[in-house]
Amino acid sequence: MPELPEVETIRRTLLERVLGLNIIEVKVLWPPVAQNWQDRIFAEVVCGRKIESIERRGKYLLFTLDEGWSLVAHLRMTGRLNYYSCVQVPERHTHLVFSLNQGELHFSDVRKFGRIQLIPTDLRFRLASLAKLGPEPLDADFTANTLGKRLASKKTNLKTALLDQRVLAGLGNIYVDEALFRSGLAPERKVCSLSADEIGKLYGAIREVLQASILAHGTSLRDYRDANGRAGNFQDLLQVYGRGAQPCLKCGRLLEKIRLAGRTTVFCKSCQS
DNA sequence: ACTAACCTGTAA
DNA sequence: TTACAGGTTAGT
Repeated sequence: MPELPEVETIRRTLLERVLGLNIIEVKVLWPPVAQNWQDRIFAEVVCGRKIESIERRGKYLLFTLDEGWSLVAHLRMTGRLNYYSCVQVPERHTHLVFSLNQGELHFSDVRKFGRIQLIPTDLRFRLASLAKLGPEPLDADFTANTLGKRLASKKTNLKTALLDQRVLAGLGNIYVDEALFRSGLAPERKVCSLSADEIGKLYGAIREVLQASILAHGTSLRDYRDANGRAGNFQDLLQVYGRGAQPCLKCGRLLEKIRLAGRTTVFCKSCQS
């Protein structure tokens, strides 16, 4: 479900609700969600901890707790983190309930792909999944030059390269297609064939589309909601994603829909090359 | 570099 | 009934 703008929106809405609160009880309703920990031990460690900060890295949410512990969450396709100010009966697909000293935080996930991992804070970035992530596209020190270097070693097409979290952290199927359309580059273009000027356009498009989506609180097509249960609005501003066979908003030609990197890919054959 | 696997729900 | 869905990974 969520890509960078959605995870960032969840982070921001969570901050307003749970920062500084204490976890007073943990219920693990579906044990595999806690990954490598026995659910009883997971609950034992997390119980009594205070939520000291919530950060984002790519599509991961990092909760720093006190006593040197952290929770690392990935929502995959349909995971949700929902805050309730009052005690709430868990809905159908809820796998984890954190009772706080003020309200409750529920983790639910229809498809059961999402995970919340408990790990000592100082070992966080040793997690293979976090260690291999590429740069944050919205960081101040991420430049077009950095993007160029990241892409330089790749022999694949643009779509495949941009979906690769080791190249750049946080893009998924929606924002790759949107950024490529906005930069006028075809998803099938070989990465090594890009000029410096094209890298610059791609860089600008990636940053712009991510910023715009965060401003709109993310894209809600089906499942995505922020921590308050509210949908985002960026679905109204998508230019290609989900618009296969519909007219291009720039030139009117019908958009192409192909399969690339195992994902549905939509683009305009006239506007993107 | 692709595909299957992990899951459930929804729409064609 | 089949295909497909904001993702990642382990296996060819």
